[in-house]
Amino acid sequence: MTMTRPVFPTPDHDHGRCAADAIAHAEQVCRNRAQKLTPIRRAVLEALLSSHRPLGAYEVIDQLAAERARPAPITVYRALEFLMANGLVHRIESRNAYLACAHHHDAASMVAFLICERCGSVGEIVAGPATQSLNDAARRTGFAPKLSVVEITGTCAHCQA
Amino acid sequence: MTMTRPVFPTPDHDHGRCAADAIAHAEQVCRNRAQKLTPIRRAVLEALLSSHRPLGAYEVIDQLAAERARPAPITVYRALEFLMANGLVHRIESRNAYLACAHHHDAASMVAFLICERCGSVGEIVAGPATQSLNDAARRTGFAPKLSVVEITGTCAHCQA
DNA sequence: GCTTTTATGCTGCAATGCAACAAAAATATT
DNA sequence: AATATTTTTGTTGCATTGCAGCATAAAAGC
Ligand SMILES: [Zn+2]
Ligand SMILES: [Zn+2]
Ligand SMILES: [Zn+2]
Ligand SMILES: [Zn+2]
Repeated sequence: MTMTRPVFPTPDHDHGRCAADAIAHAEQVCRNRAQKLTPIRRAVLEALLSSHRPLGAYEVIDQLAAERARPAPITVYRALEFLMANGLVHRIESRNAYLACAHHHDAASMVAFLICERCGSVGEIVAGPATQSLNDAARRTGFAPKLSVVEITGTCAHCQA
Repeated sequence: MTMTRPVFPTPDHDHGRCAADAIAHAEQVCRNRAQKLTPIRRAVLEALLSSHRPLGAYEVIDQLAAERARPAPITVYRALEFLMANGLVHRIESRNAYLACAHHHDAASMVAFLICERCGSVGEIVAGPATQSLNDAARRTGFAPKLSVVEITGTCAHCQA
């Protein structure tokens, strides 16, 4: 399921719906793949879904600490690893931070992230022709691309106004 | 000066020449911009130029320690910051590592990195149409791109053979 | 029930990166 | 030249990110 629509979250969207959808999708994915969305994993995902801003691992810990016993770092890292392996969370390399995926694309598809430096929100462009042509350019040099990190920092449409 | 030629370093190229060129270029750049290529800064650049593999900051420290008094981490980080500000070194975000630029492009130009997971070498595609179309795709969503991180992991032409 | 697998907890630590202040060196000014 | 100013380097210490190794608990398979 590769969606091509580029999405930057608008400030006025129904984020409750947005987050609920993502949780439902996560449950679906785990069912399908015979994986377990345990309480901790779900809590980490929910923490990340509280906004469209990427959170550092220790920010996630702080958020969880508000509602339950403060988890050890390794606990959160393990949950993040699980969520990433199942395509539910992305790592933003240029920020050492983690972002809940608001789309329903499979784990392997190529994604470009748009990071707004004013509001901190992150949008995704999934499997667009631009990301494709990038891979093609690499291939033309004889390089066999496998995994891409594409992170574009700038200002989102809303923050320019 | 934006070169379009995509380059992945071949295993048989004259790397001595390659590194000497880069040093000469660095001296030129610093002269032009009235910046000082001090001994430490030069030594850090030379360490990075010892290969086309990105080095972690602490790997740089280890290399320098072989020839002079072991520098403190902050010393190396400051030199790296200087070299990056002047477009002589790139940071590879997905590796927390630093790469000497083997091209002569200005600091602001858009670059895509090709990272071979077998030999560790990194090539650069400078200001190609693919990177351009990526920015365009972002702009089409109303996003104003400013700085891009494009890092493609895979296997280089030589390592496939 | 018992075994095997999977997930969590706990302790400790490695790797990356930088802040704050002091000393030294280079540049500019009188 | 002597002094003031700016730039660079040294030193100490610490914050942040991330994970290894082993023990315990829970779940799944037999
Ligand atoms: Zn939302
Ligand atoms: Zn996504
Ligand atoms: Zn070379
Ligand atoms: Zn470069």
